[in-house]
Amino acid sequence: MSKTIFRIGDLARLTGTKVVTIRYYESIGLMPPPERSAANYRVYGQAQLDRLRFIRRCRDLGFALDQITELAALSSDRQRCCDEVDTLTRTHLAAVEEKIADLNALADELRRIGDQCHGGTTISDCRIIDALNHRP
Amino acid sequence: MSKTIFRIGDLARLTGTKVVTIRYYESIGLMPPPERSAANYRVYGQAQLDRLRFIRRCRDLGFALDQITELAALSSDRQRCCDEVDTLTRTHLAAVEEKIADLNALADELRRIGDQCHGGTTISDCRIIDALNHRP
DNA sequence: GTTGACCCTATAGTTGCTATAGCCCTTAGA
DNA sequence: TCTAAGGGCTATAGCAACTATAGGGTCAAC
Repeated sequence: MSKTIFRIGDLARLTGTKVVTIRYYESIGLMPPPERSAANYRVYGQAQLDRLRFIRRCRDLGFALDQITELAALSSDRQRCCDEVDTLTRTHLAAVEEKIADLNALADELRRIGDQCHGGTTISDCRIIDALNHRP
Repeated sequence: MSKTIFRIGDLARLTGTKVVTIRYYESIGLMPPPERSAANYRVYGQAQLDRLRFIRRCRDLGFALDQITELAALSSDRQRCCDEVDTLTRTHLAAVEEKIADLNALADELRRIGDQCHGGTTISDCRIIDALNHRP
């Protein structure tokens, strides 16, 4: 049985990642350096495709690259306790929830500011600029 | 009546901005280059303090620096129609709302993933890693 | 035999700062 | 009068997480 092999463009298409980004992941050690063809092209197998998918999934979930490095290390150490993964996920969730709260406050204020616009037509009586000039 | 004058450290304290950041704003043209003292120290007046406050307020509201440049230009052109400011604010609000929606979806998924953890104790049966390895 | 799609490396740019090095100026205390 | 602290100055490099560009090599089809 022959191994499926991919070139970098295949990986890019299959994962929705740009070619340059895959090379970037390699340069920072997030993707392992693949074997090379006679023409010095990168040659990947299924394992690397899986790894890239894992990375992209974590990125979609908002994990930072160094967190992903950690998650990947944890996930390949099958003896390791699940708690560490759990902690990482919870910490990240808390950060996301905080960001949502911040953005909600911000959106409220922008809506408030926007509602005041109907006062004037030129900047000299623009209430938005007023609002931007003074703390709430 | 004598003009109030500030040094860069005063502006920093009064606005909660780091000194280097103020110099950075000057370097990118967001703050105008101030006058200098005999010792080549930057010397600011009330107008520049106001300008910096405006910038920081906009930053707090999540506007990007180039949007702030635009807002500042609009706000100093008092003949200009308020509509442009209104549009900028609305566009920004829409972007913020979209980001909130994205983050909410993300938080939901992280919570879902986290809830699955109670299955195993080592990585080999960790459901979080499973969840990270497969699309929802 | 040449076109076009792909691949390679290396370097610089993006945003919004922050950090560092190495120096100068001012002021208060011993 | 000396000196040390606490400002200030410039210039350069670094951070995340890519993206863009230059300048070239490879390969299959027409």
